[in-house]
Amino acid sequence: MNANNEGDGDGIQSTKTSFEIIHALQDIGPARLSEIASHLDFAESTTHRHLRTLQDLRYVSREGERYQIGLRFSRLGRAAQTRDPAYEMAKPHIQTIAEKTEERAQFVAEDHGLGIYLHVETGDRGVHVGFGVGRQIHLHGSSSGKAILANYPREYVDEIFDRWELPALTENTITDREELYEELEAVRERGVAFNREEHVEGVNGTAVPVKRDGKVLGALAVAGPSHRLTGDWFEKELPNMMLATANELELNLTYSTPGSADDHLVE
Amino acid sequence: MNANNEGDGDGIQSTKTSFEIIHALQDIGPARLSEIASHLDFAESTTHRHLRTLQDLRYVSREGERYQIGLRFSRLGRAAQTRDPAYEMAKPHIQTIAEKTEERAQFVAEDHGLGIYLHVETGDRGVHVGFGVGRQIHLHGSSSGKAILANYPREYVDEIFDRWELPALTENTITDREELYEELEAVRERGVAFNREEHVEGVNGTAVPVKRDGKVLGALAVAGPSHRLTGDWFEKELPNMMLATANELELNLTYSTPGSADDHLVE
DNA sequence: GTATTAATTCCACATGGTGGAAATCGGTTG
DNA sequence: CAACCGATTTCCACCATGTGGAATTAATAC
Repeated sequence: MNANNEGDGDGIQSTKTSFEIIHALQDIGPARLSEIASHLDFAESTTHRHLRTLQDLRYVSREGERYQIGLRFSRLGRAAQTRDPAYEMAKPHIQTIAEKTEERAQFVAEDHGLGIYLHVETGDRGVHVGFGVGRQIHLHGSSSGKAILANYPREYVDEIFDRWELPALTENTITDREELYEELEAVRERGVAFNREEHVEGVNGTAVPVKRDGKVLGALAVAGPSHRLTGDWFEKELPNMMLATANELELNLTYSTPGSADDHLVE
Repeated sequence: MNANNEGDGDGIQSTKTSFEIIHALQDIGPARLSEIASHLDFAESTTHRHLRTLQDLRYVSREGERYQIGLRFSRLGRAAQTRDPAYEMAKPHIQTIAEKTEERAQFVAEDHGLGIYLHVETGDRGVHVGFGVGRQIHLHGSSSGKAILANYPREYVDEIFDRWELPALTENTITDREELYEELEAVRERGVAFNREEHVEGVNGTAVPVKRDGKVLGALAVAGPSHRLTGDWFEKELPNMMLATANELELNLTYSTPGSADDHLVE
């Protein structure tokens, strides 16, 4: 909830540098020291020291003379995906939706003003867009995002819009604040959000929020080719099915014990 | 392949500190500044600065006054799990095995001398031990680990044993080097590894290596209650089924295009 | 209102991160 | 076998910047 206008000047420099290197590895894949250093325009000695540190931590490993992301990150990724047990409880519902609809079903949560795919189930017919688990998306251009934003206080929505702005992802993306506020108002009333090729050309979507004692946890969403997601199926039946699923999930959430055990072994 | 006896003295201190804080959050869950600081015995001001830096990076977020792991880590976790496209290709085979056997099936890869669960499919009857995706295990005490080690050069195996030692995980764990070398030799000949309650009491397992042009990528494994995994089923039929699956997977691997596209959006 | 507790900011000091230069390593070639 | 790369790794001196104690602010209870 802090406006947090990008602490660019302060913060711990070497931590940022280490993560820049990690991001470079994430982006360009296995790479040699010199590639990484020149890619980021860092001194090779500096890059080397960071890589060695990250290697000691097991967050970077090497295959011969190339550095790459360490598998240890899958542990942290998992920790993120399960930081709230509710996220895991959404998974079977996503699977059900994917089976029933034969379309791509997703569970999206918000963090730092972005949407993050926590579960993705691509039915046999489901569209294969390049958005897998862990992917981060702008909230204003997706059904899930709108379902979430619609349940946030206006001021927080504003912070998010300030921070990430409203880039046009396709020519249908709503990029006008006032228009978006109205859209969110409508979503709040209907309880359902739609996305008509606002995120990716040729892809429609619809989403419903998932709440736990009043607070939004994320959104269940379905995405598919715009030619298949049309008419009553898209506007009525699909949303109703999803509302029912969300409702069921919400019941699970309220009646489940909030505790969750986890053991520690090799860290 | 570097012996790398824990660079404890050198390395970039602040990067290590940042990750210590991240690990604390991973372990103790959402926590306040003062808890984290006292848990790690760091000054609060220092802890605060690291947390703010990590927050700027979106790797830490706050719920009210508690800090927690940021969902952004799921992206890195995903990057790790897909750093080799072969890992993903193993997934459907794991599902098949889980269905056929009705036991827990896993795909494990090695990094930094540890085994890491990359896919876990728990059949309906499958045992629920606390080892999910991302979990790190000692190689010497699991069937997957032994299947992998059996295909490594002796010197590398030694490095791993030196680094992680051979703790007794249960009273059945093989903790003697010579005995382990012999066991690995047998695994290499048979092409199959067994685990008879060496990792967890009451849990047996069997694993086969998965190779791509001669190099081990990981292992397919099945684990289940020791009373169910016995006799010919455990020692013959199950291994044969898994060998067949691994073989099929290996064929997929050799005849698939090594390239893989990935797009970049919000990072 | 005041007391209490925790989070945040400030600050002076010296730790330790930095990049250029030198040394080492691993191949390749004459 | 020696000379020569290209790349990685280590060294080193400078000073940027990370550090923890103390002061300040914020939040909440009394």
